[in-house]
Amino acid sequence: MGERFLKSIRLLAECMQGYERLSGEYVRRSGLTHPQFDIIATLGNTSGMSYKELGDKTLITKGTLTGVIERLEQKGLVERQRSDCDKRSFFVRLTKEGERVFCTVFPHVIAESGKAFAAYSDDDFADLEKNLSKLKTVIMAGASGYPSTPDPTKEII
Amino acid sequence: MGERFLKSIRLLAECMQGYERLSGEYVRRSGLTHPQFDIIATLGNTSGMSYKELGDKTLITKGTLTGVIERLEQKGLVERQRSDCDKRSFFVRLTKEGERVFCTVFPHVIAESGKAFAAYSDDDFADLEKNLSKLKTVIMAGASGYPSTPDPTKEII
DNA sequence: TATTGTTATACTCTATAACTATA
DNA sequence: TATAGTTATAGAGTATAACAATA
Repeated sequence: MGERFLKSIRLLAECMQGYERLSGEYVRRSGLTHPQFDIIATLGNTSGMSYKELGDKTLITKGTLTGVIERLEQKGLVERQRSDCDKRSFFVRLTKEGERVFCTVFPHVIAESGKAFAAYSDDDFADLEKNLSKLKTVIMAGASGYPSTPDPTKEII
Repeated sequence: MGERFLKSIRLLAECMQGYERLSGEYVRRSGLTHPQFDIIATLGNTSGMSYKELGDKTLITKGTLTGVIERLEQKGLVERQRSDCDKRSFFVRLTKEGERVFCTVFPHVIAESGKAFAAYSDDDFADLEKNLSKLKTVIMAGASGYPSTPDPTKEII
């Protein structure tokens, strides 16, 4: 049990946990749950995507997704449209109101949580990015069988 | 919206998501939910701690914690004991069975997910740890003041 | 046959807040 | 007063699996 990577994973988890604490307050204040915010953030700055894609990008399974999207639809933040090419599939996208929420809430979350990084230099960022990219690579390789392609649509988070 | 730290946060989230995918299967297979596994992992290799400490280390709020611990107690994995010095407080620790689960399930999760790190050198780890430690520091500094009362003047939307 | 999304079940987690008992 | 943990409520997320429509 002296596996060295455990320390890194523990740090990783602590960082993520800390960040969620930092941003969680603002997410909740927007009236969205974490999964809902996740969907909004994933759909933001895209032209929309299918349930399948959404599920792949957020760890939310299809059964759950139906409910989450339903609630977002009731709030008028997303809309669904049958896909033309594949009639089994739906296309989900943000509504105008959804875009507004994305464009107002998201930067708020960002701005507040970004204050913590005031002391970070360009080099600090470069170093961190390099390390995290490498980490992501090995983790994604390990999690094979899952969509290993990076999602260029979700550049914002 | 060009905030540089977003890239790091996004990488952080992707790493964590990837790792959860990697380990999630083994966690579920052990019959534990994620929060439950979180508790077991937090209590592992310690002599126990209070609800307060557990809540601080896991993002689980006290109201929820009561239920999670209750279920773990029913499964015979943890036990509670009134603290002597502070009679409001409970001490939670793993039972023998809890230790067994920690020592069998945890390394299993570990072993499987650890394979991904086969290519990591000592220097790679050192570098990653250094960067994550720094990141943790600024994030935790930013998240200070928690749990605190939200400032109602800061309403979003 | 395989895949997309729905539905159903049963449970767990979550936020919130009022409550108790200690401190 | 303040803190540790409980209880209550209402809602949301989760795993799982059977199902329909489409591919």
